[in-house]
Amino acid sequence: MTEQVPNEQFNLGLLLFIPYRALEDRVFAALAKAGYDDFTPAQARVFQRIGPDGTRLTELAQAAQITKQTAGFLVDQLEHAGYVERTPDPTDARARLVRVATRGAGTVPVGAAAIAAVEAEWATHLGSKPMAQLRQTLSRLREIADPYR
Amino acid sequence: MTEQVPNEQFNLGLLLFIPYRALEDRVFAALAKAGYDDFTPAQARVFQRIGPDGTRLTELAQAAQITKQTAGFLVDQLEHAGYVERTPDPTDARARLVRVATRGAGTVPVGAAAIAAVEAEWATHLGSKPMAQLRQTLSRLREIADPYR
DNA sequence: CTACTTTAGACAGAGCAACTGACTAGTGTC
DNA sequence: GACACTAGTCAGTTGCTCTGTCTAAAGTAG
Repeated sequence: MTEQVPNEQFNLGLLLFIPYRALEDRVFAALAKAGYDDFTPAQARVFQRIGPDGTRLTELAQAAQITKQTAGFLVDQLEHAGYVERTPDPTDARARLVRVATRGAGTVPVGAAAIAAVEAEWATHLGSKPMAQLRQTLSRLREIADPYR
Repeated sequence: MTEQVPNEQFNLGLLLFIPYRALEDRVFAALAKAGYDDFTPAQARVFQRIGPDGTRLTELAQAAQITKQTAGFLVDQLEHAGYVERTPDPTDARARLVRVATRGAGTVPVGAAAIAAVEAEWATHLGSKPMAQLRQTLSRLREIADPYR
């Protein structure tokens, strides 16, 4: 399996996906090691989108690009495991705000540390300037590529 | 939902995932429009990894980071839909090579065109130099982040 | 060349994650 | 007050992925 083409061998999609997957795996492993092993990647992708003041189910679904039903299913599981809680939305009696609960809050520093460790490794490999450019470029890309925003 | 922090609001994982997802969606839509609407994202992720001379199931599974069983299941479906075919591996009677079949080959230019269109949009938004840097940086990142390689 | 170990892949069974469609209840508008 | 819209749930289905088990071929050691 020798490389015939230098950079173009992999399309951009794969090039974006590979480090994403690597990062996710690392964060997952770190959380599992810290005792947070009772949730799944799908649940984590929803959890990540919860804002500091709580977020409605419908908003979570839009942000994660899944249906309300799926989001509800995943939040049910997160709630059952103690990572999140549902509180009434004072501004709308139909809605409820999904908030990070005590157990969920415990995951945040662990996840952040794992991300920081991976980013540090990447910065070592790439150089700190290309690493900063990568982040900045991806942030700009989000402006046009994020259907939610 | 105002931005409080300029770039750091989203972690790198999300920043990688958002454009990946956007690109995948666009390619999917283009393929569906061209009549290739009878396959799923999971199948496409396996299909993408098939090399020009065919690839063994076990290799596909490793590359896509799924189990052999899952890869076999997805290849079954791709084979049934006419996108790939299985041929004996001349070097190992146990193994078979998964190859792109006629119908599968038809998807390649359509997918490539969709990717090129998205990349052109992104280059317009980012500037062509940052776009080239993005590709180069991601390629270098693959060197350490791709567990398969 | 025979016995053991490893590898390629298939089969069976189960759980999770996503979807569509139909529904209830609260909100907003005319 | 009637009607349209929105937040979320319930029911049912499909698809993806896993673990565990199995067969057959290949490689290795005696």
